[in-house]
Amino acid sequence: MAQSVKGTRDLLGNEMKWFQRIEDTARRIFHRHGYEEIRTPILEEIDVFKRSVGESSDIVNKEMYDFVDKGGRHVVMRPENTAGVVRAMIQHKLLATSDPRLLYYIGPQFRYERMQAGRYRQFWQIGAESFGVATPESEAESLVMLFDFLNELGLKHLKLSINSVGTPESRPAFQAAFRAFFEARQEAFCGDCHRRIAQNPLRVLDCKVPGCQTALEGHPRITDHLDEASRAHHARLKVLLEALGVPYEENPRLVRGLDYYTRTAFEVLSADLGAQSALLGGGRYDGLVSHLDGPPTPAFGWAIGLDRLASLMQQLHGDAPAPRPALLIPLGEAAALEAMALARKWWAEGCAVQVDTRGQGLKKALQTANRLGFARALILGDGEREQGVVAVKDLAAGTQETWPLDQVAQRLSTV
RNA sequence: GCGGAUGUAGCUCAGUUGGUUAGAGUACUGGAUUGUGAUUCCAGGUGUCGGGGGUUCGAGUCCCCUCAUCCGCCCCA
Repeated sequence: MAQSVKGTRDLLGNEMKWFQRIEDTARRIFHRHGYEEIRTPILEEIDVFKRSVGESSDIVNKEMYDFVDKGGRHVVMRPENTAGVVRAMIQHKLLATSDPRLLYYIGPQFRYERMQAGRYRQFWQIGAESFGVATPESEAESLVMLFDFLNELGLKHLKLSINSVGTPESRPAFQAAFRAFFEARQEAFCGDCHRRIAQNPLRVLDCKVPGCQTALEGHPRITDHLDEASRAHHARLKVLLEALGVPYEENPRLVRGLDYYTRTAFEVLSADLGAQSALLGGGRYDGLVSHLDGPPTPAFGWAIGLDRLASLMQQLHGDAPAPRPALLIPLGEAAALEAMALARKWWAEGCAVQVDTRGQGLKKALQTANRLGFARALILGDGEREQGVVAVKDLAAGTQETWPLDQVAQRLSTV
């Protein structure tokens, strides 16, 4: 039997309904904040990611879903969407002015990685990017929209965790201080951390080994080695978040993996997720656009995994609401034709109603209606047709009443 | 890329140191009820026991390979 490709899956039933609910909510909230949707190709030239993510990263080395196409082009199925959005902005010269650009995307992403629960080779992300504004105010705006979105989905127990990772100019001073701290107690750190201290020192800060976290007690803080502008930026963001009622906490060990990140980095944690509590992450990436040969442009953004979010919704709220208002059941050929005509009229009036086209008799039709979760069955037989009415059975209560045909549309939509 | 575990009906799961012709609940189909469902009663498909190979008189069971899923590590834009 044919099977979906490893790491990919079909979205159907209840999970698909949650995806729809989440996407609809995102679009509604984002639009009222002035964000516009952008869709970029799934395929990008490999350089887009090599130059944005960095050659040394594991993403480039082993996690990219890449191949050579029939024209000999080395292409990648995008592992994330930010680089593609930035590429598009540059290509279409949309960053040529200093005007702000607010964009969001919803789409599939690909990573060629080992399967685990909630981690797929094709997964879905929703993200928002803000280009052209370097202020803490723009970050607060983006974060407020994010929390509006999450709150609208009914997610509680959320915690915003923030830090500043400084700038390329201020980072060396911190790294020197941190290396000295590390070397003074290097025997306490794990093997991975010894590798990290050479390759990507900041990564030592979020090592998951308990011994390393203990050894990090009293470590130098990035926020103590910031340049004056970054320090003011960070302080201002905290003032804004407090004034706007966005609960946050400072996490001096929160870092980002890539060099182009600057200043603000954040994650949102959910107490409902257990140990793997990170729901999403983001931050400021003032260096990325120029990295990709665009005009120097400040940017801030975040992305959230739709698969994990849908799973969280299922866990918190159970099955997605799936209204099946009414099934129209005609009895006999003449009634079947009339039912189709009636349904067309009701559809035109905005009613949600389905027609049973199987012609298998009332008993089976009611069984089907009950199994599929319809609220009502509308029975149209010879007796009803003669009187110009329909028998309406409430499948939950078991009660039945008679509605005149010309009142059906109104009564269906009002109840 | 590294380490560990699990694959039996559509779904949730039993199955004895290898032994007759493979099970339960639920779901499904037909009938008691040809215009009244979800509750009852009866009758029944419930399956190449992931796939391939090997050992054996005999493999759901033991061995090897492979595929899929799950857990941990690495990593996480």
